[in-house]
Amino acid sequence: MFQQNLSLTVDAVVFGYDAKDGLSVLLIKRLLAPFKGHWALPGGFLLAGESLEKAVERELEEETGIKVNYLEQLYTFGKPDRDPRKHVVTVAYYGLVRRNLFELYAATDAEDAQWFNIKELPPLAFDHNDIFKMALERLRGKIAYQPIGFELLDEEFPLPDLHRLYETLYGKKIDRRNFSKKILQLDILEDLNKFQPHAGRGRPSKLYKFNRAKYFALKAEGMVFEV
Amino acid sequence: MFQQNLSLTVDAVVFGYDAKDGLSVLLIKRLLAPFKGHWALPGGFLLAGESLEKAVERELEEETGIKVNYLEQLYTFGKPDRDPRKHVVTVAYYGLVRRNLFELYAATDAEDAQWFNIKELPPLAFDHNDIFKMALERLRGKIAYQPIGFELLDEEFPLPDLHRLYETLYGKKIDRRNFSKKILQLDILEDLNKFQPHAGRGRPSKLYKFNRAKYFALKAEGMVFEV
DNA sequence: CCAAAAGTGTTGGTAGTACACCCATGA
DNA sequence: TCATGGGTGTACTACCAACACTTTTGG
Repeated sequence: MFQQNLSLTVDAVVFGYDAKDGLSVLLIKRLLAPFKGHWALPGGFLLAGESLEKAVERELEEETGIKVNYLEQLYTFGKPDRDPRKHVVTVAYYGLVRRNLFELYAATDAEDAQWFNIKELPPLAFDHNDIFKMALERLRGKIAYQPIGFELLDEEFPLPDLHRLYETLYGKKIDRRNFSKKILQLDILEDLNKFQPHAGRGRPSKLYKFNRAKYFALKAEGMVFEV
Repeated sequence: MFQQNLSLTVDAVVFGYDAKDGLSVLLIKRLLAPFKGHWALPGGFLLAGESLEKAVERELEEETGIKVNYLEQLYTFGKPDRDPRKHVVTVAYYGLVRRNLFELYAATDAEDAQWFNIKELPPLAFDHNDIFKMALERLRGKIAYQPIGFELLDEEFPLPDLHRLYETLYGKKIDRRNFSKKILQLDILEDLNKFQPHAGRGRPSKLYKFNRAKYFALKAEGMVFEV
């Protein structure tokens, strides 16, 4: 039924964050050729009648056991030679996940599944290094004007964690006090009147929660999220 | 070969601008089913071994005779039911063109090709209205921090034209004087020391040209384009 | 000579940046 | 009791928004 001799896949760049380890990406070790034994982004063929998002979620579930809590289309890569076998077009997504919610496991096409710090990525299969780079760029840009950073943190998080996340992504120091002020005056965080337990030295930090409903209400009134 | 019972197409939302008519989109009237006789975005099937951009440019050339001077991937639409026949995934692009450079003609799958003002679009085939909406959104957003507006104007243009373009896209009045200041102090426009001939009433406006090389040089030094 | 459109300059408010002090905990 | 990290407040500055006057053309 197909006049075209080409295939369509989906791939996902899944980011996870940890206050200590920083920003990481989820990779799988390929069980099949081509690039057997190489690290790659999780992904696979789109099934007929299946939506793109469904395909991404299915492949992630199958290969790594992870469910992302934010997923957004990144870009479609279609260079004819990006797969050595034939012309394979891939629709890439990037996702955000709370790392500590899941225990990774490897299955189906994956021999292994692991988190890699974004500073220490191995060489990836196909053009996956390019895809990763673009995803990081997109995340870096998007986090400045969309409240998606919260999707990487625990439901209840201390401000310093958010601060560190932004410093990591922007790759530069941000004044702690100005950052606080900016975020808090947006009035989209709920003060939980609780404290981070036993976080090591220093004064314990207060815990906050992102108030999604309030964010959308304020946004509708013209409030602009900008960090 | 192909285990998947689905197809891959490309579609293009091509914008044109005219100081009098405002912002327009290029549409074709479909010669074939489905949606025969309906207006639609130009586009068609990707050929195996062909890059996505090439496919867009080929289809545009074939169906309308136009060559865009800016082309950027927009989004990939893959809902299984977006085409009544079968599952067709389409990679949508949006393009910018200097309208007066081309004489439209219709060919191959198109019975007709015409510019439509964005305020007066007919109902479109498939999910093309959604695609158009997203393209307009993207253009509106992108023009604020990327110097792509110039791609819609003549090579040599007066500032008021650029001003009107921004007003059209943002859908609101922008102070003429502040706009001038902002653009000129970026120092990326070359003053041609020429004037717009016989433009009707009033003082003739000076002509400028976008200095692409200077833009990239300044950008490398940290200059930020923002309108 | 009047109206319309374009060029240029000044001011005040505000938001962002730089910066300092105090507080609560673990060792 | 000291070091470490977290909470909060103030002053300066630079940029943006609001606004007025002059210049050049066509009718």
